[in-house]
Amino acid sequence: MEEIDRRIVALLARDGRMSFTDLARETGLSVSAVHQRVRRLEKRGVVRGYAAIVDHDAIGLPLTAFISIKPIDPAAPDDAPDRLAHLSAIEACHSVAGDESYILKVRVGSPVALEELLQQIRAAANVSTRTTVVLSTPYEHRAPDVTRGGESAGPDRPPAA
Amino acid sequence: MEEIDRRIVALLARDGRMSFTDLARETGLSVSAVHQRVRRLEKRGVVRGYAAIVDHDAIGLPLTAFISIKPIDPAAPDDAPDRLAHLSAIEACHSVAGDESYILKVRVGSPVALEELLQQIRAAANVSTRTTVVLSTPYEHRAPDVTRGGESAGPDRPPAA
DNA sequence: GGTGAAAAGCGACAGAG
DNA sequence: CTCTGTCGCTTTTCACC
Repeated sequence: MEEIDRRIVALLARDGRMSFTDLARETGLSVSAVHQRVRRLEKRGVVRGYAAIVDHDAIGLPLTAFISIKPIDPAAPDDAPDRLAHLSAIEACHSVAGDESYILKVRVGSPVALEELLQQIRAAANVSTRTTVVLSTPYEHRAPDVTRGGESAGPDRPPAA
Repeated sequence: MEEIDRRIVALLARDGRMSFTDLARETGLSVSAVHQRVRRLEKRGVVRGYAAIVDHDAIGLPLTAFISIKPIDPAAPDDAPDRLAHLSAIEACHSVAGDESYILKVRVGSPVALEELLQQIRAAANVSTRTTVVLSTPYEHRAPDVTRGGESAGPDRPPAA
């Protein structure tokens, strides 16, 4: 992936609805050339999709928290992500190095909802939890700086969707 | 905000490029009614923007980490988010309850780049750091479940952009 | 709030250099 | 890989309910 593709990715990361016409203007390419490149980036999985960034306060999920989990039985098979996937309050699940095994990012409507969620997580995955409540979010969802030579992923990755 | 708006937000959270025509079909409204509602949601800040979801491996940022920071001098004014905002490797900054004051989510290209970033963070904000490296990410960026009565934010919030 | 139709702009595709 | 051109669809605005 080279310069122009990185530029396209950077622009779409900042504005996922930017038109092909505008992308063409910004990159100095023709509309069809840009169209071709975007479709190729989508097919390779470099662009995995597009999402609206939503104000969680406005949709009734004002409470964000990070929940670190640790298996109660370290010998049991570790399928916590699968066991937790049905809980829609969990926005992300990261396997991490360190004392705990996963960090979950969750969004709920109230402290009581958080309490219920913690019970569900402990029951579903047989884990202990450690919760860090988010008080405010100075910034989030900042677009990455795509100004580097990142050919680490190889020429053809399988599609993500 | 009621039923149809929530449906629109849910659809756009899952596919930020969905056309107004498709949104109209899914909601049973006319194209112009949907258009009107989406613009209103954007203006109210319920929809804060649109972003392409990018594969960080493919753009040369395969290493994700969470960095918890704590001020060295607890008496100093706490403007860490401002002091760190110029570091583009920082994707998010959350103020949190607990032993540390902020959790940062960062994306870098290599362990060495993480080391350099940690030095920059410590120098820029006069903080100590505790880093949790992400090994893998079973899932991330899951769209929220908008199936609730979330009028908590009030009728007219100021625009975010 | 909602609709439906017209005008302007954009996306998708083909063919050529 | 890029350009031009065409066609059809989408977006946007308008008058009206």
